[in-house]
Amino acid sequence: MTSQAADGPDTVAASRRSKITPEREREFFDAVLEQIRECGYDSVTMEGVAASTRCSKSTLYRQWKTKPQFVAAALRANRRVRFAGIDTGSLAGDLRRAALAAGDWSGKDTRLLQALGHAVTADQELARALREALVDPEIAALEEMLARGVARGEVRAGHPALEYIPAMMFGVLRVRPVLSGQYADSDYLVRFVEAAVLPALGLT
Amino acid sequence: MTSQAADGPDTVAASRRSKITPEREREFFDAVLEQIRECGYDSVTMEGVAASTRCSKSTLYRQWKTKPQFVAAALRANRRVRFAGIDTGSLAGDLRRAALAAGDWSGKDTRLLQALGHAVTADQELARALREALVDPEIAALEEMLARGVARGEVRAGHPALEYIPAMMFGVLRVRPVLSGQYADSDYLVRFVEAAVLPALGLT
DNA sequence: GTGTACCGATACGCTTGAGTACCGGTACAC
DNA sequence: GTGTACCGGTACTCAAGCGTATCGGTACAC
Repeated sequence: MTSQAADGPDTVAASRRSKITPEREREFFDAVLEQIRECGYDSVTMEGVAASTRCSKSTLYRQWKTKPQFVAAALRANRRVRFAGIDTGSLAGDLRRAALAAGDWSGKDTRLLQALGHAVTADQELARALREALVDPEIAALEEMLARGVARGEVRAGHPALEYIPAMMFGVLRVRPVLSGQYADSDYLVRFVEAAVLPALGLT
Repeated sequence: MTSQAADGPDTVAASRRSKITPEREREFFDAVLEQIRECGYDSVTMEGVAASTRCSKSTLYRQWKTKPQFVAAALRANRRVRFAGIDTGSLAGDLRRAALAAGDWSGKDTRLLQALGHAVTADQELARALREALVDPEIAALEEMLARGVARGEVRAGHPALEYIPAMMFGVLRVRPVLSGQYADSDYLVRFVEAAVLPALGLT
């Protein structure tokens, strides 16, 4: 692959030519996100990221002006929909599949959200990046599932439980570690869907 | 009130006599918790707490060896069961009342949990204090409600949704700000109980 | 080959905050 | 009254981390 491939916005500024390949950039992003998960946002240091990727602090500061901007870029680059493309034909099936998929990412995503939890209230850009990367796409995907279920007539439009489903799914995901000390795995989430989410929607 | 009233454990060490009254101590604790809610654990400074309570850093360090120990003491002193003593005679009634009560504390408690979210993984004592203050008592109270409901025959023992109720309640509480930008108030929580929790339990 | 300019390394300035030391003032004990 | 010792204030040491500056090495362009 050529060296000038795929410079999107949010990555290296297109105007100045950098020798940082997209792969190298991803190493930086992966490193900083991993350190955030492990030590928390405040405890992550640019020096630590530089050391763990065997680059120099200068290199990082050449690409991103400040630490929050760097982290925000890493978050945005990490954006991806964990349960995109799920469409089993039934709402119950979709929700089960979503639970399954969510379980795979649960630990990493939850730790990241937890670690950024408060940093986000101080920096607007960070907050936006976090929502774009880890929250909004999932919510949108979930709501699409629900909308399809309504369209198919599985749940009547305006069912009171509908508006709470995303909060339930996300909520259980996030508080499991607080309550029981372990992250929500796929098995736990699928059982949750069957024991609570589907009954709440009247889908047995 | 006499000046030597009520020195529990977890407050000023009983062995050395301090002129800090319990009321004064509570001022310190309230101040540090409030600053944590506003700025996050890492950004809270002993100097800031001292300034806001018009005492000196020395005074704080005389009573508590380090910042985490100080915060842990504040948390433990703040322990109280938000929905203790609820017993309406029916599980549905209890859950509605719990939702009502939880809504009153939602903002403060959620911000505190959020702000301490990651500090807790670094300091065991802090983690224990947080659980003792904000998590365990609530869970216990909820489980007691559920147990009473089972004993009364409103829900059959072993109902699959039972084990998820605490996670649902706490989860929705905590993620509301992330999803919608506002804290879960009593109204939101009561409607959640009626739209999702009770149906999940088969209580209409 | 020659030059440009980017990379990595190191060293530095600067700020912030934890925790300590010291010093007068004063409240309470007796 | 006298003394003890605790409070509040200030000044300090020390460590850490952000962000900057500088400098050789080197890859790539031409």
